Amino acid sequence: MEQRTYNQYCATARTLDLVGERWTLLLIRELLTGPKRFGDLQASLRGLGTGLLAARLKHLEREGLAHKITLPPPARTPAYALTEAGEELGPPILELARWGLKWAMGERRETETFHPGWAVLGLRACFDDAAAAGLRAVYEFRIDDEVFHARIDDGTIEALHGPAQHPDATITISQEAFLRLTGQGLTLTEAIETGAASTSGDSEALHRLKGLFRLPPSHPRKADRPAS
Amino acid sequence: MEQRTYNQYCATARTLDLVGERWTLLLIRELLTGPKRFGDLQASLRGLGTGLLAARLKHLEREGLAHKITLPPPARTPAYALTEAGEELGPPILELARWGLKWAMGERRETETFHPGWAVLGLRACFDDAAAAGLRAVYEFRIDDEVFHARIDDGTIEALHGPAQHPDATITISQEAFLRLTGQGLTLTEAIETGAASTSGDSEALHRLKGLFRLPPSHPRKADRPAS
DNA sequence: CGGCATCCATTTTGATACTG
DNA sequence: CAGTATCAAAATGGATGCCG
Repeated sequence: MEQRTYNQYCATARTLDLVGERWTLLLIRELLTGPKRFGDLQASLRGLGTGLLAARLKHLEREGLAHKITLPPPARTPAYALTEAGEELGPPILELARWGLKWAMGERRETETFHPGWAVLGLRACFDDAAAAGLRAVYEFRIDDEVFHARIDDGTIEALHGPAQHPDATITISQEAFLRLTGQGLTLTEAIETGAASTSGDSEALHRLKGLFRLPPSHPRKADRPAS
Repeated sequence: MEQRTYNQYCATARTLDLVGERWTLLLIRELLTGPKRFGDLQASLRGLGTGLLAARLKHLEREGLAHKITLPPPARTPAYALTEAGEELGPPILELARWGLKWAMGERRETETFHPGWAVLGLRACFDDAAAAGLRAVYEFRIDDEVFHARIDDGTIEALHGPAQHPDATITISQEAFLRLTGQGLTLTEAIETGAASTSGDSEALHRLKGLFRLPPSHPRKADRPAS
């Protein structure tokens, strides 16, 4: 069963041969915030059946982009994690996300699903290295029933699923409000003032947090605007 | 005919809804080096039939990523060009190309096609902004029967199909050798020494040219290496 | 040449039922 | 849960044929 290829000696085409099939980049997006189990992956990717998910995971394993692991005790359950090559698809994916933030976001549609992890990735996409120069802090985000943490270290950011070991500050916020932080121009300050978010921990770290992310100016395409 | 969507309120997914279908990103890659005619696009994309090409182009038009233009006299023939939104897919595509250069290139396979324009994009992917600080120069590349030009201006690069207006220097090189400049670690100096390339024009500009591009260290995935 | 329409063989996908 | 097996629906590719 030969797999389909563009048959082009071109770096972009070769990359798309590996990760350009439907669902593949979104699967990697899920794994960018940390290892995930089969069931969690499927729950995040509505419309992707178990058969195709299994096939995609097998493909990623075969190509050395992900591997199957066993979660540490007491879980001991199987999960999937990215390899180094897989992790390095982060920059291209974030670049696609930046484009989307600028040209394709707008309002959430009725039929669209949403998971806090996506907005966490949105934070990474909006992260302003320059503004984080000299800062070293760990933040924990509690969004409805999911927990993430972001480790900022002098211009770099790492954002993963799960609690932080020693957070400098903790932000508790509703999923609803959190998606507006990246999707629309809502600021953390405003979210706190309206009671949608609450914070605790080092107030200096919290103050710095507010300036770390810069949304690209949203610029809907002609096709997105309602016909006149 | 409802178009398929991931139905996720996520910048990456929204982007892939627009450009994630088969051929679409490669089509945009072709247009990144300048407007192209229907026939030229099809010639570059072996395996893409006229029907699907027409459908993809229509989709890009509808979504405001490309538009149909009429080439200036004396050509007067129709062609397709990117809109601003389409142009801005350059960074994500170059990021995918950088990943591919590092993790997926290796030797050219027998069945793979190749076009100089792809390697020109490879140059953009390898461009080192810092090394180009303070440089302002226009280079013309003549690769077999195709001509490109690159305009460098203080850390920025623009690489387009077609001759330059007032090139500071001209590089004539075989397609064969040119693809090794980005695909393998061949340096321009070596290419000249072996007679695969010749240059003319401002020698200072030519000297600066040699330091402008940095290949990522090639790092084949486990799956790429032959089984032991 | 540019571009759409049609027909058809193959793949890919989506959805669901089923097994350890 | 994790993952296979199965089947129907959709997307692709390739070959033409047509029309300005």
